[in-house]
Amino acid sequence: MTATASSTSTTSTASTAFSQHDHNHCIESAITQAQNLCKERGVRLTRVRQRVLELVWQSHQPLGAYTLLSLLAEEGFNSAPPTIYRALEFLQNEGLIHKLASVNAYTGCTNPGNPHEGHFFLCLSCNQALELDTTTLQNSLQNSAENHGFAIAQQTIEITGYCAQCQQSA
Amino acid sequence: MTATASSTSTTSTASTAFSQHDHNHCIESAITQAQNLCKERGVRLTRVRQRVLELVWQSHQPLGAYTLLSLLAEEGFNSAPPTIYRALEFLQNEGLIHKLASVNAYTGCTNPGNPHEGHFFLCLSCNQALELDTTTLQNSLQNSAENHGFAIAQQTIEITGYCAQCQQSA
DNA sequence: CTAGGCTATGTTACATTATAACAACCGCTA
DNA sequence: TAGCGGTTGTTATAATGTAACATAGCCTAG
Repeated sequence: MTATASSTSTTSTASTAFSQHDHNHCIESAITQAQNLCKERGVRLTRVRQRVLELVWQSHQPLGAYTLLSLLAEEGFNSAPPTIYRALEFLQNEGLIHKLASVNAYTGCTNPGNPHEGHFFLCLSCNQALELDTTTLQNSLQNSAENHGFAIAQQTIEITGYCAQCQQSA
Repeated sequence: MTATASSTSTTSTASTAFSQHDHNHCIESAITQAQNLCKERGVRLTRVRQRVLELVWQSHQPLGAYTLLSLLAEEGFNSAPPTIYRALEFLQNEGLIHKLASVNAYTGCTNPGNPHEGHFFLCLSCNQALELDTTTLQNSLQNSAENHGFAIAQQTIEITGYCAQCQQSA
């Protein structure tokens, strides 16, 4: 499985999203933030939902629905597809995760609470996803939309290629 | 079926991609251009391949693989999935169509021969797709990529929302 | 002009991703 | 504590996409 990388070094730094940092901190803080947001909004971050969010965050790569489902199953959760799709739908609606349509996979949102669209760089070599916060990109998109009288609802921006690390290795 | 819109008015103008124009001209010119490109490149635009390209162009909305497949079947072509997926793969490789990953559908490329990535506005109301040629967007993406040492391979940019026409109707 | 190699297509089977529909359960509040 | 709304369980199936191998068609070298 691809979701176990962080469990091999539970305290120290781990490689993720194209740079070094303590990923456990990321996970914890993502969960805390999610709990707070859900409380504020009066929606329930149930066991399954929270566990899916954790699994998504633990992985250094976006995970597919069925991968997540089998991880859940290993832990004794229900293993029928609706289980995972419902959880993913909830998390997407609350802006806690993003779906990467070009690879049918899901990844944690690095800035929930600040509703926004996901813009990603996906490395074809290590499969990691980097979520961008590109105001410039946003602006030029907005300009282009206005020129066409188009009212933007949702954005899917997924750029594949090779991250700096993988370019050096090769 | 969604692919018959243009056949109802075979000569005059038809509404498409957010504006009025003679769509039959688009189709013809797209096919001619495709034929020339394929000849230049020494690849074969076979009957199925060309027919799929025509069907994609005839539709005012991006079409799914199985929709295309059943249209082919009506015309006596083989109706097994590999038929359509092979044709779509070929057309994508030659840059003659784009896949819209966020909706699992395919649309004709408005500028083949000039290899580029598809940037789209997808209208949630009329389901039409407008392919953009946004140099600015391209540049800000490129800048952002360079800042991260990221080497871009492929881009998936699909913006959903509401086109000018549909906003007025509503 | 034909043998053989390459590309394209036919065919069967299956893998992967996602949803519909209804029943059972659970937690909160009136 | 009854009941209501939201959540989960369960079964079945839809929608999308591929693997693998057999057959057919096209082109060129000899």
